[in-house]
Amino acid sequence: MSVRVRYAPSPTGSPHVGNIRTALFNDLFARRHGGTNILRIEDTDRSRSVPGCEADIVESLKYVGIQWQEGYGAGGDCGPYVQSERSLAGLYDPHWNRLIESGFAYWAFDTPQELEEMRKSQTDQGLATGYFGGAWRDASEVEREKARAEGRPGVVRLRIPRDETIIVMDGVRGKIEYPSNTLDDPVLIKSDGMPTYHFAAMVDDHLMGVTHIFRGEEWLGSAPKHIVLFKSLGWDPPEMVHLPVIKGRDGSKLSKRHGDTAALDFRRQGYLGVALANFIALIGWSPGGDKEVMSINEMAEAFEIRGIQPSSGVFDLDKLMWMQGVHVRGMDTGSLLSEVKGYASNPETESYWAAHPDSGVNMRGLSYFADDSRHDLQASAVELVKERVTTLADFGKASLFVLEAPSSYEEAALVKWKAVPTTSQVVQSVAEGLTTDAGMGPSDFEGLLRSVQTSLRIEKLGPVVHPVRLALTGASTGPGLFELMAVLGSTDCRERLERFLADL
RNA sequence: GCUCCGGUGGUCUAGCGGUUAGGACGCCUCCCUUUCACGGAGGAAAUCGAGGGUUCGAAUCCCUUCCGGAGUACCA
Repeated sequence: MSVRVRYAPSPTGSPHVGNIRTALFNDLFARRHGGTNILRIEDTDRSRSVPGCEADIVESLKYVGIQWQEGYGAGGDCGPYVQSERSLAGLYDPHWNRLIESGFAYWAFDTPQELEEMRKSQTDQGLATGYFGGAWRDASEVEREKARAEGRPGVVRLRIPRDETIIVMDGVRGKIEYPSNTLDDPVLIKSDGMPTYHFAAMVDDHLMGVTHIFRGEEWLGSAPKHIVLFKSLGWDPPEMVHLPVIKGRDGSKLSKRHGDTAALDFRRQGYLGVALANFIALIGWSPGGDKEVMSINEMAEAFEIRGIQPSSGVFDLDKLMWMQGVHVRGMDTGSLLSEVKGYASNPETESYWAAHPDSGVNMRGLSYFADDSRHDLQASAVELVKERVTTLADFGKASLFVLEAPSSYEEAALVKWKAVPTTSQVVQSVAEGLTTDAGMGPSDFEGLLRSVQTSLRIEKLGPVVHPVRLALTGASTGPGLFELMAVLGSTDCRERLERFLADL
């Protein structure tokens, strides 16, 4: 039987990295086994659904490079792939009806107040809270009929068997046993007629031929109920694999209150999708060897359930940044440039940084990459600075000098080189040596600077390189000076040097 | 409270009865060098949560305990 997995988010907001990691593992597993990854939308809670956020889900998946061959946005034979539509189409009805007929489920007519009181009294007595029978598990048909006649809204609950041990075989943790008496009767169909997650997801998994369920650990506790449900329906449950939680620095489950945790937040900040994917995959999964930097395909090749960790992990931004840098350096200039251009042209980029004024991100330098008319210069700039940036956003500040002459000079460096007697002579001589643009490569500029060094009898190259760099870029650090000059060209260099001289 | 899961350097992890407990990030030192990076070479950093067993031998198996986390809805 071929592998079929699914990523089944509920559209309650932009997916955060924990959800995306789940989606990624599904994709990786499907690729590894030549199977199918299905995207299914679980919108059975109308009140919590955020309209339009399916778009964010799709965007997030595409951003990190996750593929799905079937489901929302991709079609397939098991549609529709949106649960509210499935519910409307009556796809769940025969199954819960069958459960009621066979006695595995029952109608319950408790009011919210009654349930509230029940929980309160359970808490007061130090008991487990939940619906362990209530007034309706063993009610007679006459009583139910009466409630219905009174027009009381009802729900369908699953009848969890008593005095049994429910066994969940988890792909990561192995065999987990639950005394069935600790499990309460979950609602399958809500009073508004919609199925709950418990019911819809499991029915759909069966109907869609899902073979493996990869989901967050927060589902582990309800897994035994899902097992009971499958058994009650006479179906074989898929393999279950519960993924460890990703925590924030404070040790609690990662959420909005930890700041930027949505996958798309990282895109806005200029992280490469692959880098994010690579990084989050390594929280909770280990490929075994000591190779860490991988593409999606390399990860898929190495992906094994046995490599999944049972313990939770902390999201370490430092390591993400390192990994991002490695991926940036590993890209060829052409691909990198198109990433930078895409990033610079995305309207979200500007609005994101406008909301973070202290970030140091240089939007003007970035917007230069959105301009399609200067491709060669852009490519040179990317080539020049890619060794020393981490995020795509860094390209703005790092390559600003390629676009325009410096408007100011780094204060400390300016003071330092002003005080050195040879500085003005050096800058003067270099400027005078810049006579032609024709055929000037990095080594020609190096030759020029070295000849200035010898003719002025300066011991080291530093006192000539640094003032020139300061004049050209306004900064004391940056790309190799000779390469930089070659990109700028003699004319531009001379103008900047002369201007520096005038300011000196 | 109840149920379940987890616990190897600060962080991510390798390890499945015998290793000087390995790697990566971060940190420090040095080298390279026109700066900053990159790259390279080293270093500090884990008595494997703790306590008991089992065993010639335990991070690895068993028990207890502590701590952490998740769930505990007509939310997913």
